[in-house]
Amino acid sequence: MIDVNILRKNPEILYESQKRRFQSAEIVDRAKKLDEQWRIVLKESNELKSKKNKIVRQIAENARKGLSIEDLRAEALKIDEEISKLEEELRRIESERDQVLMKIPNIVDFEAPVAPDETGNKPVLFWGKARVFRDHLEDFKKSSLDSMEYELIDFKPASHVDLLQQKDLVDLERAAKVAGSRFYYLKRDLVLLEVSLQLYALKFLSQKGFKIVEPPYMLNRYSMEGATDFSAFEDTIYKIEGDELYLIATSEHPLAAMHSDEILEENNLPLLYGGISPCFRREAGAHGKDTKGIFRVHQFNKIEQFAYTKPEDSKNFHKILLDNAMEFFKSLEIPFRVVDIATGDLGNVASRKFDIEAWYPAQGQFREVVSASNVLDYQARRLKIRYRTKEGNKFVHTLNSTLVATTRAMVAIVENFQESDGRITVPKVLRDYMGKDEI
RNA sequence: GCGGGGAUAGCCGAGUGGUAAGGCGACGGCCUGCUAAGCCGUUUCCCUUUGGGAUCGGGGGUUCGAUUCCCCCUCCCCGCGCCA
Repeated sequence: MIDVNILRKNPEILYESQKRRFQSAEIVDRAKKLDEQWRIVLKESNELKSKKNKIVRQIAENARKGLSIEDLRAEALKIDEEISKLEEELRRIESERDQVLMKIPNIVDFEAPVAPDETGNKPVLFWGKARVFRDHLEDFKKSSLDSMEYELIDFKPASHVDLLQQKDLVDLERAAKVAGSRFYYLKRDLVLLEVSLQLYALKFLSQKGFKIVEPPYMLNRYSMEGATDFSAFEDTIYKIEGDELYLIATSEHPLAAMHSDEILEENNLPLLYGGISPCFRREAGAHGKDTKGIFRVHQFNKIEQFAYTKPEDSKNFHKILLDNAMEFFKSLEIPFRVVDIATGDLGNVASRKFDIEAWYPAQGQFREVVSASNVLDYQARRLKIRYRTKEGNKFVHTLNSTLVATTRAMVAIVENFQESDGRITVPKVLRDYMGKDEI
């Protein structure tokens, strides 16, 4: 949620932000109008309550002295009627205002590239030496801005789907039978690889000073609404039939809600958490995209970085979270580029977002493996997470970044580390965890 | 799931129809060679802030007035039951 004081005092910031997002500012106008109405009615209502409180105090005093209270009682009852009428109106306006206010997207960082959609995402950094099949060379050069090392390979790299099925590492047909499309059974060495990635990632974050956490995989309505935006409910979130519970789409949600309605101590900031959890996503509207394999699925495991910081520190920690994720993928020896996400592609919650896109030799494309967002005080305001300062309580900033989502990382490993004979070498850092060098 | 007991400010904790004691902590000030102690003040949210309103887990009800009485819900503790 945005700060209502910005709506009152500096609405031009919101108009500019909406413009940069290529979204209508009509919602800002609506919120402004409703807030003005709300304040007028609130004032009236408070004045009446003040009057009522005086009468009630007078009654108490008269009763003590043994004087009559009948006239005052009648008057109090009359005011009560007026108050309840006003209160009803106030509640109606307030809930409408809050609904509109909650839907106003976060204020974009004015340094983010301005463009209406993902085609405006700006590559800002390249790392590694990509293995490129000759048919993909042109696309590769374009998407790497011709500024990334590569090695041409002669054989056509097998897609992860073919490779994994051929080697009996995954069973997609039976998963579809028992659960539906976009589910999977992992088998044999792929299970070991997945668990190895998770354990390695947890140790990695622990060493960086993150407190690792396994959160609840379901949240109640209040927490989910605070941690996400409403459109997420339609597209991505699974609801539990018969209970007011929702399956998490990422451990970001329970980690954000963890400190809701709390006042943190300034000395304890920043709070750095490393969450591990499965992620459940409906992937509504993704029909036709990545329908095969384990690249885009309804359930996967993810290790997530989450930070609560002071407002003045969030920019710096955004960089730290991204650096951690880059270091992690470098250690896996997976080539990638970093893109600065365009304003029109940010989503409602983020103010600034960087994605890491790994190179997928079989697909001949860079695809998202990490998303690092600075949310400013948008989540904190919804979830009422503040910290104590000498000047009073302030809202914290929250940030989140993938460290690793296991399915996408495994697809990247399988595609990047395959040899022409179908062997898959295990990245060096995972070999001790796996207990083997190749699959 | 059943029975019993609970939830009060950052923390602890009194209050059983008349408008939230007290303590601790934190912050500001006074005093003081320094420190400590002592004293005074502040320490939730909202509004158009010399003022007003709301707030005792949440919601509803009774009442001129509810922390207090009644109903519903959530969570915690104890015991019983069930259980990987």
